[in-house]
Amino acid sequence: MQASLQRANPLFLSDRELRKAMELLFFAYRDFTEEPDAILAEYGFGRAHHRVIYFVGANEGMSVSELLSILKITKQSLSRVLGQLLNEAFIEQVTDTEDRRRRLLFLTEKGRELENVLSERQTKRIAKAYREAGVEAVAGFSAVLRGIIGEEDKKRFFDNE
Amino acid sequence: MQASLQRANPLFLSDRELRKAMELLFFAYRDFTEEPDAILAEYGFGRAHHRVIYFVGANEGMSVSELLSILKITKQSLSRVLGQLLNEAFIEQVTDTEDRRRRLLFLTEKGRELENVLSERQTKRIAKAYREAGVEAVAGFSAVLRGIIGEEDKKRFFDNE
DNA sequence: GCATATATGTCAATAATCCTGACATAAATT
DNA sequence: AATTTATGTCAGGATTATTGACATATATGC
Repeated sequence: MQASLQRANPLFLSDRELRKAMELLFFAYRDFTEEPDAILAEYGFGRAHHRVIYFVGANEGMSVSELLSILKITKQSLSRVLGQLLNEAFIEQVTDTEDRRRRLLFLTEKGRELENVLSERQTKRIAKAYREAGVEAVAGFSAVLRGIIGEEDKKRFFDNE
Repeated sequence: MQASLQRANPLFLSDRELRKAMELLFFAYRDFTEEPDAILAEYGFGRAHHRVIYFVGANEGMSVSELLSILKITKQSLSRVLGQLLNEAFIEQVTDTEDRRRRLLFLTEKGRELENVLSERQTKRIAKAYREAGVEAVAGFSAVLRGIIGEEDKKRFFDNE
């Protein structure tokens, strides 16, 4: 497809263009997780630990089942990861006073510190990308990612915006 | 100083805004790989097989070592995955006539078909997101992802554009 | 109050995936 | 001829995920 036709019909998306987007996502996601992965390895943790720390930090007081439904993993898988984080005091559980079956999750001071270190690397990377791309690019970035996210996740996490 | 003000930066990007970007990337990448993962599972394949099929399809005739350096995994890891794809005739190897040590990789007809099915799901998802977000958003999306990608990968895969 | 459902946790077996390390072969390069 | 490069393989082990079964405490509906 020639450039002239692309200009004439900007919504025509070439296969090449779409595949380039796939590669961009692949490399961006890999490089985005590279630094935190290296830090986590020093603690004997993996990416799953990061996700738990991140989401608990972003939703203090969430329940175990809420966390499970965000992560979409089995409770047995979460058990190992969460168990380590509890044992090593990065996360603490508090029985919900309103429903004593539920265990609400919180970051400890130590957990918050690790969360800060990990997020700092990633937010710095994003901030750099935002600065380089310009403010107007940020809206496009967000809009396209939202379009890629499935309806279910979008409703649950990004609807109130 | 409050946490939200700690990470000062020239564009006044709030901590909340940057964290939202992290979540968007997480959910987008997960949902983006969900459909292909389900298809691959029917063949007894995983995401690693997808990556091999994708990159060989996008770079027909590439060598094993080139593939290894793109994927950043060990040759032992690739061996299992590539061995399966060779055994089941999704990929074929041809000895390079110019350097008979090298084995050039190609998709077979069968491999190309699978590649098409997998990519179709993902390109449809991206095309939908592009259409919804509008042309100007696509440029922003690409620009920010490029900024997130590390220098090394950017030079190797996106420099000539 | 009793039966049922929910939230959480745990034990066991299994499978997938990736890793390190060692070694082997063929072919190219110096 | 010696060395390096490209590829492949075997062996062992670590990690992470899965399914399935079961246990406990608590809440809820009737």
